[in-house]
Amino acid sequence: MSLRHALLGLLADHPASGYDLLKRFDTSLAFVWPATQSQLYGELKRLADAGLIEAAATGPRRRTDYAITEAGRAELAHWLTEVEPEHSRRNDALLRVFFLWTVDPARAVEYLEREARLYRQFGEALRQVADTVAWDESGFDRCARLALENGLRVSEANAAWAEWAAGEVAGDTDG
Amino acid sequence: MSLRHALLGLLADHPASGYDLLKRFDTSLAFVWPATQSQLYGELKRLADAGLIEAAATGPRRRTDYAITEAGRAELAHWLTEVEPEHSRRNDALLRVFFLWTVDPARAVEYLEREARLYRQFGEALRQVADTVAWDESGFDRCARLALENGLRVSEANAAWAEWAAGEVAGDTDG
DNA sequence: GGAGGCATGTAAATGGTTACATGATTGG
DNA sequence: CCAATCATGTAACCATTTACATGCCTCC
Repeated sequence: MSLRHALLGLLADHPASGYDLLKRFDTSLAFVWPATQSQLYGELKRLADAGLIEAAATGPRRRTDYAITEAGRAELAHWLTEVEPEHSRRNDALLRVFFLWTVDPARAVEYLEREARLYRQFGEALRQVADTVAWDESGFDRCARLALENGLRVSEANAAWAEWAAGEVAGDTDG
Repeated sequence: MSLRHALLGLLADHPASGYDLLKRFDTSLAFVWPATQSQLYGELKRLADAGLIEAAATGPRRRTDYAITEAGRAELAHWLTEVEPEHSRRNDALLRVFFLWTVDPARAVEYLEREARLYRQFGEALRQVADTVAWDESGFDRCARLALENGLRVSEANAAWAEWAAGEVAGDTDG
């Protein structure tokens, strides 16, 4: 249940409403942990019930700002340092690679070249973010930059792999 | 619903029972698309109902071998070449990085160094597989090797990143 | 006063995990 | 004959997605 802890992590910085948090899921966290509005509001209720956050202020339009509690900070720290992360593996694009032999090689090459392009584009998009966001020296921003660097390196590795793989498959046919 | 297509892909090679398929999910496909037994048997029924596979033979202990149908092959090809893969992003380990600033730097470095170790170990495990499996020149095995190469490169990139990130965080403290 | 954005909520469906259950067959 | 493995099934639960719904406030 990482959504829980993602919310705690965001609230550890400063109080925020569901609406605020949603925007952060749509920007910084979008690439590592997407969340929808319905899920988010529900989870906030549950976190409040569990005493990990509390309603700290209310504003116009039923706006409710939540703040993390001490129990919440403890839970966050526990999750960060003592809960083994799931190095989960589900990878739709890579799953397809196992079955590329069922289509003819030209199509397989097309698939891999397209993947390469997508990874390059993704890397480009991340570089844009890196260059345009006004990063400050807050803990959050510095950590976000570490995560972004991971995205750059991993998409580069994937792009290079896809180009290599396309060459492998192409080499078999015309070689 | 990639499980569906993963099953079709495996059956495209040759007929197999749910039990056989489960073993393949626990070995070759384990790292890209895990599946549980209950899920698998249910999906096979649904695939049969949809006419994409059919019960081809029965054996002892209610064993049922399924074979892919022409409709199934068409669906597989459609999925492979025309359905945009989900370049999904959920990454529990990387999500934590966003929140590392909430724990003290020594703990953050520990976390990153541990990640680096895990990625290296994972790469090692893959290398073992690469070296010990008796790969044949079948389409499936050749494609599986492409996928494995992806795993090697991506885990290497992740390991190198984690080491770099640990250095970044450590540098801030004692620098 | 109306449009657009703020702000939250609920319901249904899907996909996946965990746990429990059962019974057949084979090999030692 | 017993243990291990083969082989399938079902029920409950959890996380996530999609769609629908509502109402408030601000700015023009």
